[in-house]
Amino acid sequence: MRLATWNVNSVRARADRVVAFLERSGTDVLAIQETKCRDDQFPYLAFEAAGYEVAHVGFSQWNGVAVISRVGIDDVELAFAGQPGFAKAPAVASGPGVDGGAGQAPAAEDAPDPVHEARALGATCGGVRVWSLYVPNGRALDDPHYTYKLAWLDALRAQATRWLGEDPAAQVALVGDWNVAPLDTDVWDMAPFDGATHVSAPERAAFAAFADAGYREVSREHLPAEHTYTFWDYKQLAFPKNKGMRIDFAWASPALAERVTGVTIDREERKGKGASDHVPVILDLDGD
DNA sequence: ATGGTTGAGGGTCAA
Repeated sequence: MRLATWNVNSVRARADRVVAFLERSGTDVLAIQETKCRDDQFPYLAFEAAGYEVAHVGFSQWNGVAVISRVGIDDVELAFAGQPGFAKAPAVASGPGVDGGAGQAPAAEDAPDPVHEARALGATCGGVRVWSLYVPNGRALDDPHYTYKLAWLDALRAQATRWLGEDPAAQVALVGDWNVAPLDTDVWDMAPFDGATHVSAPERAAFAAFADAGYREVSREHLPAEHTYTFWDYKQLAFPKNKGMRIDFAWASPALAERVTGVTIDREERKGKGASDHVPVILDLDGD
């Protein structure tokens, strides 16, 4: 079986390209991120015509994740248990002569309700529990989205720990855009990332915690070469200059990791007109 | 060169 993950950066802008990838690569199950559409806008027909079923969750032009499968798609979950929503940091008292006021909790009635975002979808395909994951970007170290990102990763790790606890033999794939570059060699140059997200110690710790939970990041096991990227920004000729980042990964439960016979990063998908800024990461699994 | 690229929506915002 062939299982892949790809941040497609709008499934409507690239439906033909995604279908072509499925057919060319022989992918059975594809987890996509950043569909950038609501459910009612998803181009289901293009995938169904190619013989695939789709499970999608999307609420707006932001985020959106899906699993696309030709080996069945069951027990769909549109979020993981305990998945945090985004809430702005509590308002901080400020004004002339007021220095911060950090730590003062707002009145409870002033706290906004967290907004649930379409960033995780789970489905069982061909015996594998596949989670398509779009980890929050974080934006900046002092941004509320950064706190959200860390909380989101921690909550996912806690849930992933429970899944393995309930069934140590479970075949679980946690795949997607993690928005973390775990190693300095996962970016073209660390200098531009001084004080930036994606490379900070807390983000890297939150990512590495999945190993402590018993999972194996199988893409690096099979593709250990440094400066092997999965994303290149659209701006400033990043792809021709190979100024990329490795931020798309596949954490596999032990039983699934044992089945992985090879991993491919399809760099060709970054080429040509109409490319996403990410490329697919493809896992080959032995057996059905 | 004080910008550089996409996508969605029609507001700029997000990445």
